Amino acid sequence: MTVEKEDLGLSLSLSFPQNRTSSVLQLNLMPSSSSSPSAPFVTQTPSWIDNFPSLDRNTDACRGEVRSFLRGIDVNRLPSTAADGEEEAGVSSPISTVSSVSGKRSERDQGNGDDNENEMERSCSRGISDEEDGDAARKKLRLSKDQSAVLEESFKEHNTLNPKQKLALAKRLGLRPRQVEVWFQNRRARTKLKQTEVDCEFLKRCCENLTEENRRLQKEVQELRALKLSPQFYMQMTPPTTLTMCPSCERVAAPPPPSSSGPQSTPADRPRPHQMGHIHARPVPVNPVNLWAASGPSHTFTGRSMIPSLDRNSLVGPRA
DNA sequence: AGTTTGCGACGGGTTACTTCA
DNA sequence: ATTGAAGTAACCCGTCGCAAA
Repeated sequence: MTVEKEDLGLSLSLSFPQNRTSSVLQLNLMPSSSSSPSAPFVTQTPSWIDNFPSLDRNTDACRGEVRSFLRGIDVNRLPSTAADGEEEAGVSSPISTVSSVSGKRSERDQGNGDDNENEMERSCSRGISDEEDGDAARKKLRLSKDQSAVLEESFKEHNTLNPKQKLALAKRLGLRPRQVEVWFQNRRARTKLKQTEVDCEFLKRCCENLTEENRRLQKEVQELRALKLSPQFYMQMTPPTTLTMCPSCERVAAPPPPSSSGPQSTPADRPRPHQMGHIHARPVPVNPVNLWAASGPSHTFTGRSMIPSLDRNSLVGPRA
């Protein structure tokens, strides 16, 4: 059974878990003003894009697939032993973590088995400190699929690790703690990049919609101006100043009755339009923009707050 | 054979916290 | 008890370089 890399992670950026308290990772690449490096990164605040249900939301089916895949893995066993058999050519292992200094891995793995075993003893059984491998050239490895899957699974639970978790995971996977640490750092970076791409796409769509709306409104204004120049229409039009707003209660007030004397024509059981009392001396013209902003869309472009990714401090969540 | 892509690894910078004079 | 410098740890970011596609 193979685990596609899309299943393992980066598609997460498009998934929007409904249950925010679940243990499943919820991406938090965007805003979180509180950032403490020593606080465990346990809870995840959702991305602001979570508020846009119209965006495509993938299911978590891939996670289930990964979990079912993981059930078949004994993660406590050191990978890449002879029993593992390197079932897939080119898939590396903790052995190759050390042995992949140079040359092609497949050739090395098939080449000198004794050397590999020695390397494994040196690297896995006692571990390799960062100082020990510092003198060698930069080592390149590919984590095995099993290792990647376990790391992904762990990342879904918490995208940062405390030292204890890091050590446990490293021991479980036969990796150095530094490798686990680097993997998580890179994984966070990749997730953030993916989320940024999603956010950019969303903002692009917002921009397109607003441009279209602006175009439509401009056209409407032009039409209204043309109509206003028509005398017949103008005579029949109600002056816009009759639409007023009560400045205290901010309700739209009805125009004054044509005659101040005589009983109100509005029946008592019918809701009357709000009329300004005598206290309100001056009607306030209704500004449709203000009305829109006050009661309108739940997400308005208010600069920084609308584009949290531009705020560097808000990019990082609580740190471990 | 050359190019592109994915990703593990690293160095440098930042921030928060601790220790100590 | 307070304070500021030094040390440390954890993280992010940009980048490198290898291996696979």
